[in-house]
Amino acid sequence: MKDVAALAGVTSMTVSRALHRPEMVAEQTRERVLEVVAQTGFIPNLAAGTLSATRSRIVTAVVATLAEPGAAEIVGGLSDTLSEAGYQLLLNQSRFDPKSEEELLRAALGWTPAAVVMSGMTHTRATRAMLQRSGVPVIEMNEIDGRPIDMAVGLSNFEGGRQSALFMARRGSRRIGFLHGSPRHNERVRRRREGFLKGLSEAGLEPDPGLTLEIEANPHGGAQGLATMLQRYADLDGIIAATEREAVGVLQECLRRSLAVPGRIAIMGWGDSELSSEMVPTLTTVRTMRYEIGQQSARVILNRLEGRKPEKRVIDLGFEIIPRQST
Amino acid sequence: MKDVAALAGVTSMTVSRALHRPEMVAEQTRERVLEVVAQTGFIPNLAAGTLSATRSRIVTAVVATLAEPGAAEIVGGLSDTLSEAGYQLLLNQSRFDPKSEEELLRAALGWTPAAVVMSGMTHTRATRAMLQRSGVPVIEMNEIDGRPIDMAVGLSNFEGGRQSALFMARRGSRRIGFLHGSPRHNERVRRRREGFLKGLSEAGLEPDPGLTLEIEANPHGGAQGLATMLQRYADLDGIIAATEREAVGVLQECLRRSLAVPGRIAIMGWGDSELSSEMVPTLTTVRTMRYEIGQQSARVILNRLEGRKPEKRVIDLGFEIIPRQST
DNA sequence: CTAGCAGATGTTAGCGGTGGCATGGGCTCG
DNA sequence: CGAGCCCATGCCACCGCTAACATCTGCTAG
Repeated sequence: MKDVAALAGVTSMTVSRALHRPEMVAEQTRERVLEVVAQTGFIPNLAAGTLSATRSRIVTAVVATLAEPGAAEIVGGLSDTLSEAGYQLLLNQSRFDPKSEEELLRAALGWTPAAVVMSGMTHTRATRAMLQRSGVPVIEMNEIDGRPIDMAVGLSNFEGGRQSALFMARRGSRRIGFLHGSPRHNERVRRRREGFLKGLSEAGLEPDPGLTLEIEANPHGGAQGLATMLQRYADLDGIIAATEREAVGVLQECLRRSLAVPGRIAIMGWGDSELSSEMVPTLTTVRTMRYEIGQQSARVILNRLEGRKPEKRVIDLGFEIIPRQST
Repeated sequence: MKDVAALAGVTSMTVSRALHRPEMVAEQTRERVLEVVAQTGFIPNLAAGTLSATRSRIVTAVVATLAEPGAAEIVGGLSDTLSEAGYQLLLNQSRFDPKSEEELLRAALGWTPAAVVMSGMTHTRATRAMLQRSGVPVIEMNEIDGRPIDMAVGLSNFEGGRQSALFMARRGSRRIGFLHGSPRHNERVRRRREGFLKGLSEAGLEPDPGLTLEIEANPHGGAQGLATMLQRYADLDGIIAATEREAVGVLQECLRRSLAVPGRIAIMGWGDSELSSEMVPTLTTVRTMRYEIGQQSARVILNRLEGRKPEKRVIDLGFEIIPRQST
């Protein structure tokens, strides 16, 4: 910056102002400075700026894994909205390990981020303490049933599970299976499963825990899950799958076994993208607003940072059941 | 850090050393310092550290979009490997806009990152200049046919396109269509398309440009693409789709039209994940090593930063055609 | 007994910006 | 014509940490 200043015949303070407080600098001077900046390709050192400012324009996100369906979409929404506002996203994957989340967060906090975003509500005690002490705004995404550390943006997975069971019961299924990913360190899955069982009993069906099954999180897992469920319950006539891809797996297994969908078995998936609407038959899904969750989280952060009136602590973006041919 | 130092009865320099150069501090002192650090939850300010060090432990990545199939996987591999080594990933999405890539990069360079990672080789002149001037290691991922700014990790999309055409021709298709996403600002798509046409003529088939078609990048686009191609060429007997999801779309459209796969039409997709192997019929795909591309990029960076012997400038991770039922 | 040395810790300066106050020149107004 | 003021710019200190050099202590060896 000193070099730029020298070239423009001013001091570095004027350069700094020309860049960040243009209205404080005479137009002529500003133009001269900006020209030198453009010519030299000077890029201000943000680390140095942060040192004076206490908080950086970095937002830290920790998600379980980008490979998880939907995580990429959420992060996409987050990143798009943050970069528009001049913030940058520091991204980490905890791989569903709260201890690892804690470590990553500790490192990330060293950058004095403007905010911290996490998926889910399962954290170590130390993580909570650390965040509390640091005073950063914290957003937990995807789940709103628990008590947020600070703010939460997402949906009620319990309610989603419940409604999906009720939907299937209403459309006539009497023996409904629920396939889900690993509930370990993932309260979203647990809440969804609980909601599902609740829905069953509300619909007057037996909430047999055997109706829920943990599967591998991929299409093959869906196919296998269907096979297992059919062994357990010969009269199985409905399946709710954890994600769209797994629902596709279930559907393919039905094809292989020549089970009519939805005649013999109805299928419903979680998480809607363009795959469900293109399958033969088209798949009924529970649509969750992934990109919007990321986007909204970013907005909440920006509002908070710009000192606007405090948002609601918990923002429910809900879900929507989209009925298609498979039910 | 001063506070920690006071509590431990030393100066901040000793605290700094206890944290980063433990061997320089007497064991007793070190223990005392570390205990205070643990108790107070002190987290060193990385911005301040960077200011002394010239380069931060941040790696900046700019991808076109996380929504793109594969990008999430690549970034996942990158992030996992970097965090293991104590580096952090600053992520941006350019949305296929080189100008926007330039802006994002300019902002990111303000953090004096240890390295810059980008997908593709399409950049503005200013981007190249900026990177060159800053002297950061640069990795371009996904494509290795062009001239890299610095280093490249990926595969030859030209060769992939060529081999997929040859494969289809060898298995008996005579009129092969190629569905691809937007070639705008995406040289991967262009190279693949060129390779495809080259493959056709090598196989003695007419490399009619009408055999390639730009489609929307989703399953529905695949279905529509097939419809269009069948209108153009009644004798169409093979389709290569840009991604797995689009190949699934093509397959569903075949189901709807009762076109036997592979009897009437053979289908091949690009990018293998678990979906292809689960479809009925299972789909032949060109597998690219996405997670590995990210992982390897991270390794190349780490090697370079730790001053080990220079790697090859270009690392070809190749691709693999996985023959399944659909061809 | 003392020079010489090694290991542990302290001191100083500087990394590249920015806040807050000081300075200086030009203008307004009585 | 000079006091008073404002706008533009400069100066200085400091943000939190670390490289490089200085100092101090305790021991060894001659």
